Amino acid sequence: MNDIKILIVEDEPIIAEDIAALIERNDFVVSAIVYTKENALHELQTNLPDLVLLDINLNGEMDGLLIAEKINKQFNIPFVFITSYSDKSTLEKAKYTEPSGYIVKPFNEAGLYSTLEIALYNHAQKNKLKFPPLSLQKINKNLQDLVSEREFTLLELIYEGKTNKQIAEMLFISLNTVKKHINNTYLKLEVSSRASAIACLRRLMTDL
Amino acid sequence: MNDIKILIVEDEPIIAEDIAALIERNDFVVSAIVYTKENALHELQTNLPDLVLLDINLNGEMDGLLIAEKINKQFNIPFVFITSYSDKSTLEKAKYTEPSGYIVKPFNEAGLYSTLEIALYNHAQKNKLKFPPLSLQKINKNLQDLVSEREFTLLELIYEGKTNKQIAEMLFISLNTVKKHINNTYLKLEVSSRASAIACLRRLMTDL
DNA sequence: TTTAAAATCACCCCAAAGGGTAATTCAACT
DNA sequence: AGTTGAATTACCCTTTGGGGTGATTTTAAA
Repeated sequence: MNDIKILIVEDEPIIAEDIAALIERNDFVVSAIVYTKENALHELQTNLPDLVLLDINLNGEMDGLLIAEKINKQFNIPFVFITSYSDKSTLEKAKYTEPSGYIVKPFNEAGLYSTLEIALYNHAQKNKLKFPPLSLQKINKNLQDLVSEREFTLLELIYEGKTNKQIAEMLFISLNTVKKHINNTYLKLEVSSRASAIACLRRLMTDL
Repeated sequence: MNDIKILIVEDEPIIAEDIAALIERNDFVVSAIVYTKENALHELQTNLPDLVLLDINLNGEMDGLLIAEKINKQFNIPFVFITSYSDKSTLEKAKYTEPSGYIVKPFNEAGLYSTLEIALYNHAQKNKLKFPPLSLQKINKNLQDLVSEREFTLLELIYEGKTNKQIAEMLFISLNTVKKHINNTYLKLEVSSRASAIACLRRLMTDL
C-alpha cells in the first residue's frame, strides 16, 4: 500500500466529487471527502492522509484556516488550499499557515496535479532537514563577550544533555571548575539555566 | 526599497510581457526579462532577484531545469515554474528541483499571484527553519508509552528553555502539576533531566 | 452509566544547578 | 619582568529540579 491518500475538505459536494474524480484519475487515493471542520478534524485523527486539499470557506466560515493551523500544530502533513476566494485579505491570512500550495478556482487538471506532486515531494524533502551541529564561530558572531574554546567544549556537552558531574568526569576537571565555566558562559549568553542556554544556542545557530 | 524583484525567464516575448504586466499590476517589480539560459545566469549573478519565474522550455531545450539547479546550488531564492508542458515526465524532472510552485498554462491572474505570494513567504520561513519544530507525532512514533498532548505542551516549553515556575504561570496550573507532568514525561522518554530530555527530543525529531 | 485515562494538586526529601567571591596556576604577549 | 586572560579549584549559600506516593477532578471512551 504505497498509495498516496488525500483528504478532501470541501463543502460543495459537486465540486468535491469533481476533484475526487480528478485525483483518482491521477493515481492518488481519496481517503475521504468531508464537508465540515468537525468531520475534517475527526478524519485527521482517525485516518491520517498524506495530504489535505482544503477549501478555505466551509459553510460561510473560514474554517479551512483553522484546520490548516491544526494540521501545522498536530500533524506533519502537507496541505493545499483550493478556493474561489482569491482576494488579497484571504490570501494574506492563508499564506501565514504556510500552505504547500494555493489553487484558485477555476483550476485545470494539470495545474492541480502538478501542485499536488510538488507539495508531496517538497514536504518529504523538508522532513530531511536536520539539526546542524554547534559552531563556535556562529555563536560568537552575535556576542560581544566571546565564548572561549574550553567553554564551548562544555557547551557542547550541556547541549548533549550531560550533567555537571558527568562533564567533570569526562573532562577530568573538578566539579567546581565545571560550574565556574558554565556560570561564566551563562553571563556571556545572558541566560540562567541549562535549558535556556540550549534554546539560546539553537537561536544563535539559526539567525543569519 | 522593499520592492520584491522578480526575474522572468521566458522565451516567448508576448507571454513574457503578459506576465510582466500581471506582476506589476500586483505590486511586484520585474527585475528583468530574459529569453535564454545564458542571460538568465548572467542576470542572477549581477542583479539577484527575490524570486524567479522560470519557463522550463527555452528555445526547444529544457534549460529551465538547469537554471533551477543552478539557483539551488548557488542562490538562496525561490523559483516558480511556469510552463505549458504538463506531461508527467516533465513534471517528474521538475519536481526534483524542489520548485516553490508549478504553474500550468493557461493560468489565471489570481492563481499566479497567490502562488508567488506563498512561494515568497514559505521561502522566508524555510530559512528560519534549519531547526525543525517539535512534533508530537514524531516523538510518539518511536515510543512505546505515548506522550499526551498536555505533556507535549510542557515539553515544548522546556524546549524553549522555560523553568518550571514559568511554565506553571504560563499554563495557569500549579507548580506541583508541572513537576508531575514532567516527571511522567521523563519516564516515557527514559531521561532524567531537562537537558537530556531536550537532547532526546532532538534525536527523536531527526531519525525519520 | 460505568470505567479508564489524563490532568490536576499536595507534601516530602534530596540531589543538582545557579550565583558569588577569592585564589592559584599557566601560557602568551609587551 | 610584568601584565593579561583563560583555566583551574575551593567554599559558601540559595534556588531549582528530580523522584516518589497518593488523592481528587475532568474528560473520553466503552
